[in-house]
Amino acid sequence: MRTIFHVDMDAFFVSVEELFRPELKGKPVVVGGQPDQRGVVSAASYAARKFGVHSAMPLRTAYKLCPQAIFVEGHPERYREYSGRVREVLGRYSPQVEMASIDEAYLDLTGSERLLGPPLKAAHNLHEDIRKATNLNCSIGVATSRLVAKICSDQAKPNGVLWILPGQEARFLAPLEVRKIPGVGKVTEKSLHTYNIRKIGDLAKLERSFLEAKFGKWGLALAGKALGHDAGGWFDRDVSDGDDPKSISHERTYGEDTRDQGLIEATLARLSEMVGSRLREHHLHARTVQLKLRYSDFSTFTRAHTLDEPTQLDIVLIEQSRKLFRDNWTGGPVRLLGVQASNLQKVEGQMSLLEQEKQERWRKALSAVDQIRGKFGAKSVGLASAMRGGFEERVHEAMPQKRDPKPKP
DNA sequence: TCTGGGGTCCTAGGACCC
DNA sequence: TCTGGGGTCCTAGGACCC
Repeated sequence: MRTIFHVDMDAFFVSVEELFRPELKGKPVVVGGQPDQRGVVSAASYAARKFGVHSAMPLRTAYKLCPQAIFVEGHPERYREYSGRVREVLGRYSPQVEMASIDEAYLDLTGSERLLGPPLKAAHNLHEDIRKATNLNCSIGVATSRLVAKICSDQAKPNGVLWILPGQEARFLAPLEVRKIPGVGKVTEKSLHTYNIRKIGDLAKLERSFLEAKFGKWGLALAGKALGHDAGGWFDRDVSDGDDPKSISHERTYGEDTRDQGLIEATLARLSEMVGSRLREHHLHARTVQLKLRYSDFSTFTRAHTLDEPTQLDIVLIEQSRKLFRDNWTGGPVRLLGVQASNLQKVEGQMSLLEQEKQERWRKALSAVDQIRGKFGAKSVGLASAMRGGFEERVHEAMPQKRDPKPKP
């Protein structure tokens, strides 16, 4: 029998903001940006939630519901730092800690009673230690599966601890809405409702064969989940230290849609560089490069290409994403661009000679671009990045000054 | 309600190979 | 030259999570 903890920070982003600006405490606060920006709510304080504001809601909508709310951009570095402090405390309780996101984690405390005491005692101590280390509140769920521990911490919010005794899982889950099951979103909920399945208990009563017939593999997983089992998918794994990522991506939504190809290709170059830099950070090479394109009507397309040789070079990512763009762009106004690297492999040993040479050529090209940027000033950034396209040809066109004997003042 | 950015997992079809 | 079945890889899209 396993003992799993799920630790979930309460209103994490908002609470960190309050640490730095105590005057925000108790007020309606929305993290995510200004209300006139394109974007959605990342986090809302409990005071803001009373007005119906919740995460993933467009900022403009949040403003309509609660114009007096204080809108803040947020500080990702601070969130990462506090997440790290929490991680450190968790490590004192178990060697098996898995950060599921920046503000939640699973711990496996199976067999640690002699060391840490009974589960509820350990949970309260952990809760207190996190508060001491961060001045932040969290909620903790304790159960025999990840799934139940997760639902538990949600039920315990805010600032609570909840332990479901072994054997009581199904009884605890039965009265809850099916939507409480992680993985059941709007679409699955709606389709369950058409069969009049509303509570997790309704789900638990059904024949597995019925669910399999209606929902396939997912139906079988649901049948298990209704009883509190980590049946299938992401939950059905041991609690382990973070594996290597399966994909790395960056995307950007423009403040205003654009058809300016120079701007678009400059954006692709920047996104590709960000992806490349994270690949190198993780010592990973990618074989597949994917472009994501969203038009003003929100229609969204992805186009991928798999390389013969895995890469972590910016130039390769840039060339591939640009080719995918040129081959597929309708010419319509673009709202969002994204570059994703997947099919990732751990780098073994040194870069090949060929790759080192390519990297070096690229470094030189970039420093040339930086010089041009210097000459043309800040406004040339887009132009310079766009030139990374057919770089060599266009550098000639763009560099008549090189023949100018007198340097600019 | 005019809809971010970073991820994971699953499905389904086609190419290709044996 | 009227044709099966399975395995694997690749691509595109979608549901979902924080």
